[in-house]
Amino acid sequence: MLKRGDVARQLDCHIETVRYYEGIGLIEPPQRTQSGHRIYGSDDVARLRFVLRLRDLGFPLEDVRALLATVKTGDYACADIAAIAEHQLTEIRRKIEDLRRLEQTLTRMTQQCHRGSTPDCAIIEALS
Amino acid sequence: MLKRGDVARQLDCHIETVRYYEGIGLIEPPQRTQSGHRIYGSDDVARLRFVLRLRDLGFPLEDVRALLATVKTGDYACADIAAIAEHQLTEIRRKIEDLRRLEQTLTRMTQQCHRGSTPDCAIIEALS
DNA sequence: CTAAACTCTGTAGTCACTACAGGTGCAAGC
DNA sequence: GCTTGCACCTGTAGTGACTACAGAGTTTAG
Repeated sequence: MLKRGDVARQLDCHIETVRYYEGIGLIEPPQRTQSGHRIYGSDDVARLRFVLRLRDLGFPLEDVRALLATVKTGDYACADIAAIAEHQLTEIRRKIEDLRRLEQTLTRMTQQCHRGSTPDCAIIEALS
Repeated sequence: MLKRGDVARQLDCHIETVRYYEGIGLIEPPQRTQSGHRIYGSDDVARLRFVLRLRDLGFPLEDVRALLATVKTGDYACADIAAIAEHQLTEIRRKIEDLRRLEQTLTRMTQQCHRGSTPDCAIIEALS
């Protein structure tokens, strides 16, 4: 049986994140010792790992919550899950595109800079 | 002379953003009419445009604040500005890399999904 | 003149945490 | 048994960059 710090170490997440996810109902309140310390079983750890993986894939926690609810009922179609994942994929691709455009703009700007020691700067020019 | 809404329309930003930037000291408090309505001159608009451009390039507002302060003194080297811009460029490239990895992972996962109508889902498998 | 559109202020909410204060519990070394 | 120091408890406030709202006053078009 693990305490909060143990779980956080095992799953490599911040200890406060565990409490936070309990607070917003993403994971179930675990059992407690008589003195009130939380103790986590392997089911608790598995569910938290599931949440953290989705988080690391960039899913908003609301989507994670919805996915958890869907999976819990057992009454879902594989195609529904795929649709959610593909929506997330679209989002990620959009963000990559946005960032690539920024990269190009900034690259162009810094290339025009002669890096002198005077305040005569092509970057500032471009922004003004 | 423009009012807050005019400025927001002209620069295509949210009207509340203008007040917010004044509140956190990114732009100077503009003049006011007798009744207290803000009126913006072309200098005010130019400065706000400068801020918005940097924001749109992904710079944190604290960096924008620092850049504004530096430029204002006039006592800066072009090379310093280039260094800040290149740091931002590094950040953007790092984010692109992160997102690309996510994209690959998610793509792999969705490709393994046969999109059936049963709850037997490769995506959920992969996450559990 | 009136009604709609605009502006003013301050404050609360967003997301996903993170940090802190002030207290209790626990485990190990002496 | 005692003490030291860490881990844990709670609730709350802060982060960044806004956004939304309430309730008041102002300006402008018809």
